[in-house]
Amino acid sequence: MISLVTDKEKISPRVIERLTRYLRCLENLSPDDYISSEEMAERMGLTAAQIRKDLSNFISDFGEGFGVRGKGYQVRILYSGIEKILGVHKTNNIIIIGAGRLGGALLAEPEFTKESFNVIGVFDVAEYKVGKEVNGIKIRHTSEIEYFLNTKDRVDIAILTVPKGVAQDIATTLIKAGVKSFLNFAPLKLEVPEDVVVSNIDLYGKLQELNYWKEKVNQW
Amino acid sequence: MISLVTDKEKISPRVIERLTRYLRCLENLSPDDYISSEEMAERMGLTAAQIRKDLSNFISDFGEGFGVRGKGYQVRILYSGIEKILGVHKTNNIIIIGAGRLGGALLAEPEFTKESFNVIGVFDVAEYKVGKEVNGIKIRHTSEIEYFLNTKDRVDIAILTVPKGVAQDIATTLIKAGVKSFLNFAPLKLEVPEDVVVSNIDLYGKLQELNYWKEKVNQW
DNA sequence: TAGATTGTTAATCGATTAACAATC
DNA sequence: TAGATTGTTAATCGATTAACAATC
Repeated sequence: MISLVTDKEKISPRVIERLTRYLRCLENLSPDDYISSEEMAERMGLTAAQIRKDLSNFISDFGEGFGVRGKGYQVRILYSGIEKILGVHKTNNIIIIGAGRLGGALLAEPEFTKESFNVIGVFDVAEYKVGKEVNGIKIRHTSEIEYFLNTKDRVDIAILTVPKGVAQDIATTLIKAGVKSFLNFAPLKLEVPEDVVVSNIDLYGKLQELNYWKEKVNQW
Repeated sequence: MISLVTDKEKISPRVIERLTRYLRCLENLSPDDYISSEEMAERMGLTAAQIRKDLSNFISDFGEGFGVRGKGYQVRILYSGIEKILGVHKTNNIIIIGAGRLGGALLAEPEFTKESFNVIGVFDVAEYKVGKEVNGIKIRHTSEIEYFLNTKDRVDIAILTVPKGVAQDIATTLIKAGVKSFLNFAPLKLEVPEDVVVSNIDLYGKLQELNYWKEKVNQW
């Protein structure tokens, strides 16, 4: 199979973030249609040059660029190409630690039920939750995590929606059991070995940022 | 009162995002202690130069920079200074639209109960939820939003945790009623007038990004 | 073929880092 | 005073934009 990256150049996080936004832009369009970088730029509030530059970092399964000169990008090809780059064309197994808080909400999100991400386990410390089901998945006690990881399918991503105070301990346990990537909602920097990836979402922080911008709009 | 911004220079979103992280770093430290940019950088995985540069964009209430040459930054002064820059030293009123999904979870988050953000209303379309309480706040029907906005306190931020399909309509209604800023969890670009600020959180997108990085780690 | 739009190179812009004089 | 660390300027690095030759 042809590699999706043209060369050994590192792709910047900015580019990857925009790829996910390109998917959002494309998902409502007819797969057979062509869309120009100009049209996409218009819809997304970006420049056409940036979109073309971003996409030029990769090559399609068919060997060359995603676009067709004079026509634009075919929605189907671009969409599935980006899915492949992101690795979301295949199923990725997820566990959620912390069923009470955000965890439960995430499980209920239709987006999270999409084919590419498959929640295979939910854990919590609260005894009264253990045994109950959320969206068809039984909540297990946190102490079972290690056993679970050793006996079940590969876990690709662990989502941490636990209180700040226990996040580091739980992460450490999971890493010992072989988990290599985390989506962390606890507002602290997890200390992890360098072969482990952590992506942080600080909801309260986002709210604080927005609070700054709302005061500044139209001030300049 | 002395302005917190030294001049008319625009502050970049990157800087503001880091300010919220500086708060996380500081909140566990003794207010009377001093911390150097070097120490902060170490804890956060940044460079000391960047922290000093970021902070040099602003001046404290006492007229000059936040730091003391030879000593560092006093935790108390820096923390409350950043709070003031972000406008989170005062109470900001929030409404949440969409009680079922993320909305309920956010309400339950202890972080969101902090003094600076005060949830004054929760709305949903589902009749069976209307009238119930989440965290002491009565859920109202979406159709009451306009009336609510006209009769209640000023609403500083609206959090949208509604399905993609209705997000734009609801946002438009809210804007007509005077809401000027949104934290939007629906995965689409809201069309808003230029005096309205929108901050987007795409949780599924974040998961997709992480999925890319987990495959790439240690590859270079 | 003529028109349109990509892929790519070069120019610009902005953000990070390094270095150091100012000063506590 | 000597040591430490800020605040700031200049140098570097990286990301965005502009421009255009390639080509469908």
